[in-house]
Amino acid sequence: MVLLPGYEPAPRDFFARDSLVVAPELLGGVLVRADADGTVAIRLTEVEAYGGERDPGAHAFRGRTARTASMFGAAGHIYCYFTYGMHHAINLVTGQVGQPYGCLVRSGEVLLGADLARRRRLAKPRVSPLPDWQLARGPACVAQSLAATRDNDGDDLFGGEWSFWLPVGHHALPHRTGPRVGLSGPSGDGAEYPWRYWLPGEASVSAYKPAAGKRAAVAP
DNA sequence: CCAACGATTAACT
DNA sequence: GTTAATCGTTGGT
Repeated sequence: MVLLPGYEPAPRDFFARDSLVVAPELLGGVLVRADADGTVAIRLTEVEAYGGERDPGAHAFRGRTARTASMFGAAGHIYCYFTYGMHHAINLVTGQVGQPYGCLVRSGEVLLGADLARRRRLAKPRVSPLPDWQLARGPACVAQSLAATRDNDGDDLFGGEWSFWLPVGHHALPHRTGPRVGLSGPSGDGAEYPWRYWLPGEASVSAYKPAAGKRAAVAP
């Protein structure tokens, strides 16, 4: 069976490197979940790199906690977290064991399972039918399309419901970089680093919003 | 124990 | 451009 013609499974070693190196190479790769409900495949168009203890913007910056434990484990696993009281987001864990590196999957193009992804997105009330290019536009939308929750934290990309594919002979595609989205706080929070990577011209790439919060904090 | 807030989204003025 | 929704995690008392 040729699930994805022209693609081959990424080796685990692909992930066992610095997140800054892996992130741009993830673009164009395909994240797949095949469970009892069906198969959804998403071609990544936008990711962000997080660098653990050296990175003030990373969840793992202040060391290991129960929430972030999976980021400290082996590469090629999933770190899935819950935030804003309602949303989940998926990271692909990179680096060596003990290095809490990861790449946040921000957006992608649904290659397989658009109907299933749409049903999952429609689980939340909404009006008009969702266009394909909006199914996985934004980290929480990616997680919804894949039905990922905290139950999937620590899941392996090899040998389970999940898999990750790269184009045969893959090399990093032409891409752009810029500040990561949603990091807020005084300077020193990591927002100044251009660690967001995306494929230009892709409809699924989320619109850039300058880091929320911090309106002019004028001194009294 | 408890208060503050977040790697967001959708809806609204 | 602004804001409600909604709750687990974190860090301080």
